[in-house]
Amino acid sequence: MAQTDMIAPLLANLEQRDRLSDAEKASLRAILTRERRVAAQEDIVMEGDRPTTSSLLLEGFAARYNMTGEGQRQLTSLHVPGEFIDLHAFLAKTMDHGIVALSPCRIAMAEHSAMRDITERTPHVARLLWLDTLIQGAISRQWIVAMGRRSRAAHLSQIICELYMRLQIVDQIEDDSFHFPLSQLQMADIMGLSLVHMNRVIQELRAAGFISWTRERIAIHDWERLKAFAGFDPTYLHLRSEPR
Amino acid sequence: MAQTDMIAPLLANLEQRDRLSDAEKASLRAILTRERRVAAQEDIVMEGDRPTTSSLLLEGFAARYNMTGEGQRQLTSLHVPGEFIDLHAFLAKTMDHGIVALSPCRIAMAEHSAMRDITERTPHVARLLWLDTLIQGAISRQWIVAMGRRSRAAHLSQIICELYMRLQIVDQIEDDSFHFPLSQLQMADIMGLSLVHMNRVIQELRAAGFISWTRERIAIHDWERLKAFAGFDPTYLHLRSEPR
DNA sequence: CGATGCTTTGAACTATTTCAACCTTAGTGG
DNA sequence: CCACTAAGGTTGAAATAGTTCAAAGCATCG
Repeated sequence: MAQTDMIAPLLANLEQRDRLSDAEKASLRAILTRERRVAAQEDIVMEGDRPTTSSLLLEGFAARYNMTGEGQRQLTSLHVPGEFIDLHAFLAKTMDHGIVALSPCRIAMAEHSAMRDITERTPHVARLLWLDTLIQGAISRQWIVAMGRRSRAAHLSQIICELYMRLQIVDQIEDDSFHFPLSQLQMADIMGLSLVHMNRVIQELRAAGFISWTRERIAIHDWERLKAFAGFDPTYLHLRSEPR
Repeated sequence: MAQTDMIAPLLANLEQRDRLSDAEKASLRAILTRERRVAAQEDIVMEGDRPTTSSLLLEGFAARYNMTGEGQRQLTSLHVPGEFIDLHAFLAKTMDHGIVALSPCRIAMAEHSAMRDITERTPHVARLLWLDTLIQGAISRQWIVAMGRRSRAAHLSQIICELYMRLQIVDQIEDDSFHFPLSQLQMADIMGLSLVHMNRVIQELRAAGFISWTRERIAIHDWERLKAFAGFDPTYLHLRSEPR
């Protein structure tokens, strides 16, 4: 194994859910060849594109988004290192949403033809990538629950709880805090709120003593109370290694 | 081929996206053996379950849902015949949400061991089922966009447009109208609204002349204007047959 | 005919947006 | 080291959207 394994965050992610043999890891390493860097605020893929490769996020934050006819933006998912952001194009072919780098990103790419070979030759790996799609769907559904039936403060708490757990998998948590380079405007596009209201919701969590959020860093002060307030139950992340 | 093909709606669904050989169709028919009926308002699967089979909806409307700590319900997806409602359990193992029959439902079931065989032996079919998961994810994301950045009336219009197209695939549209047996309270649980407000949003669409909705039937009066008002673009349903 | 389960209405209250300003911070060039 | 600038963060106040509570209307079924 190479000293610095480029796809280490992906393996960390998959191995949370099931064991991978060395041959299976090698097959993933073999298809994720090209590397690419994208500056903050740049599009990684645009709506309408028909890419011939899929992208794995190695470093940075990225998000899916859609624009409405009125020019408003809604982010529909938030991605951290180790996640495939673009399996979508492999089977759906045409992008029905854009993907934007929210901070400087490093990305590995796999040709769709190579991904197809994975489904033919190493079905177990294919199932784990399929599981990744299922989990991203589960994350979207929790997002819907939070938007529909929780207070905005509880929704923000839920997002922070979830990020905390997803970042922990890829070792991006230090002292109960993590680097989070999004502006409040970007956060408002995540939660579907106005900038002004977003600011007030953040202040609510600060005032409650749950978190602090300054200079691109979110620190969790009281995990248990934050979790309870958010109604957060990590079952939907399926962080349990079992045969799949 | 049997005269009445039980899984015909599933095949209609998959064949919208790619061609299937007779052998591939047979492999699906072979695993969807058991049939089951569920009464309206009954759970098909409950949160926390670890099912050993996955369910395909043959008849009726079903929905995924989550309860919040405060006892409120949010539906997170709506399903029509021909859709796998429960691929989730095949790979995720533990249900992180419940699935409820919104009307009397007929369901076909496949053992997870048989689904696993599909991924090993007929990878093309597996890719199409994976695509089904991807499309359900895309539907969830559109739902998020509508909740976050559209008016409630536009959100309802978008749901109606989408249902219209999904029901068309399985031949459930007659004269621009379809059977829709949900109460306004169930609809409120879909849109994350109070019952009172839900009622007012429905009246808004009626007053605009876009639809009528009486006695469990929704009729579309002006498809073009409804579509424009909803900002509906069906790209995300990937209704195009191409090699996948 | 009465019971039951949706649907509709009114009115008071709360949450969220919009608009318009002001404040803070981290550069940048002199 | 300081003045200036740009970007992001914070505040107040009026307007709009959505909830809640309470009641009344309307079908359907036995």
